[in-house]
Amino acid sequence: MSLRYALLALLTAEPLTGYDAAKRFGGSVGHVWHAPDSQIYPELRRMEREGLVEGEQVRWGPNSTKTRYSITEAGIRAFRDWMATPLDYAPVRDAVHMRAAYFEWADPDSARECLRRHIDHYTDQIAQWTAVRDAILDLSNDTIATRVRKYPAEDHERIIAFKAFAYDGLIGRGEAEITWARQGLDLLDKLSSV
Amino acid sequence: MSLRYALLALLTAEPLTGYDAAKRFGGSVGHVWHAPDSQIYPELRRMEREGLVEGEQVRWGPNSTKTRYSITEAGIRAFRDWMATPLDYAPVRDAVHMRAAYFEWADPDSARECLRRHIDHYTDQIAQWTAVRDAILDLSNDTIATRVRKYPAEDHERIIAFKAFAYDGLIGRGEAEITWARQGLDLLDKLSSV
DNA sequence: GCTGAATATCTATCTACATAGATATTTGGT
DNA sequence: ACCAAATATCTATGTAGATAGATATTCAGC
Repeated sequence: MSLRYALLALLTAEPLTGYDAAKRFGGSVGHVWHAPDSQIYPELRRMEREGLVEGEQVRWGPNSTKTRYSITEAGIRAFRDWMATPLDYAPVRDAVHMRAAYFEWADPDSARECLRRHIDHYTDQIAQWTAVRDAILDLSNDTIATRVRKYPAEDHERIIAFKAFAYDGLIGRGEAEITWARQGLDLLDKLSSV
Repeated sequence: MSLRYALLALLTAEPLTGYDAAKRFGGSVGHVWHAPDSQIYPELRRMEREGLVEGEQVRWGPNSTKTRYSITEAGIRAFRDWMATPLDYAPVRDAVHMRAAYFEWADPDSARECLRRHIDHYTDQIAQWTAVRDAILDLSNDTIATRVRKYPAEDHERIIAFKAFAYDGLIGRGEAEITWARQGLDLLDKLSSV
C-alpha cells in the first residue's frame, strides 16, 4: 500500500509519466521505497480509477502520446490522511542477522566474507545517501530544486530539512550496521585465535 | 527462501513439530525472521520431499500423533552451503523514513506522534532483545541451553557469542533509530518555534 | 466429568513483489 | 538515412507473505 503514497509524494512535486516515476524509484524515493515499473504502471491506473491522480495524454513525438499523471485534490487529501495515520511495523526479516546468529555453522572465512560484504554494502549506500543529502542541502539536486520551486519561499527550509533528516536516518542506521559488522570481524578474530 | 534456512537453523538444535517451530518464530528466530504457521507447515513438507528434514510420527495422547521433524545429513549440508553463499540485499522499503522525508505534508502533531511511536517501538524491542541476549549469555534461555547441550563444551563459547552478537546488532540498530527519531523531534521543535 | 486453554495441523484467499520478458516509438549521433 | 540508446508501456508467471479461518485432539484444573 505504501507504493501508492510514495507515488503521491512524488506527484506533489510535479506531474509525471509512469516512466518518469519509475526512474525516480531508482534514485530519490527509491532510497526509501523500491518498486519496479511493472508495479508502478498498474498502480497509477488504479489510482486514476480511484480519482487520486489524473492522467492526461500528451504528445510524444509526431506519432505518439504518453500519459502524464497529476495529483488531484482527492490525492492530496489521501496523502495527508495517510500522514496522520499511525504506521504499523512490518515483521522483521533480516537474513544477515539471522545468519550471524548461526555463524558456528559457517567456516570462519565465509563468516568474514559475509561481514565484509555487509560493510561494503553499507559503505556504498552511505556514500550515495551522503551525496544525495548534500545535494539536497545545497539545492544542486534537481528533483528537490523542482519541488521547492512549486512552494512558497517560507516552506523551503522545512521541505529541505525533512528530506535531509530522512537521509540522516539512513546514514545513521548504515553506520550502526558497519560498526556491528566490524565488531563481528573482531569477534571472529578473537575466537579463531584461541 | 530464507524461511527454509531459519527452519534448518532451528532443527540443528533439536527435532521439532511444526507447532514447536511456529512457537520459536514468536521468540528466538522470530526476532530476526518472522513467519506465520501457515507458511511453516507447508515449507516443512516441501523440505521433507526434498530430503532436508525427516518427519516421524510420534504419539500424542492416546488417540493421536504429531509429526516431529529432524534435520538430515542433506539438510545440514544445505544449511552449510547457504552459510557459504553470499546474501543479496533486499531492496529498501522503509515507510517511516519515506514518511519523514515528506513531513511538510503532515501537521506537526502527527509528525511528532509518528516519531514518538518510532521511539516507543524500538524502546520496546530493545528491552526484549536485551533480555534475550542477557538470558543467552548466562544460559538461562532454554532454547540456547538445549542447543548448547548438543555440542561439545569447546563450542559453547562460539555458539553463545554469535547469538549474542546477532542481538547486539539488533540493539545497535534500534538505538540508531531512536537517536534519529529524537533528532526529528528536535527538528520539529526548531521549525515550529520560528 | 467438564471446560477452557493449549497443542497440532491444514486450507483458502488475497496482495505484494520479483522476474522476465514483449513491443513500439523517439531521439541523438554518425 | 541508419542505428543504438532511451523512452514509454504492458503482460505474464511465479513466489512470498498476510490474513483469516476450520478442525480435532489433549491437557490441566475445577
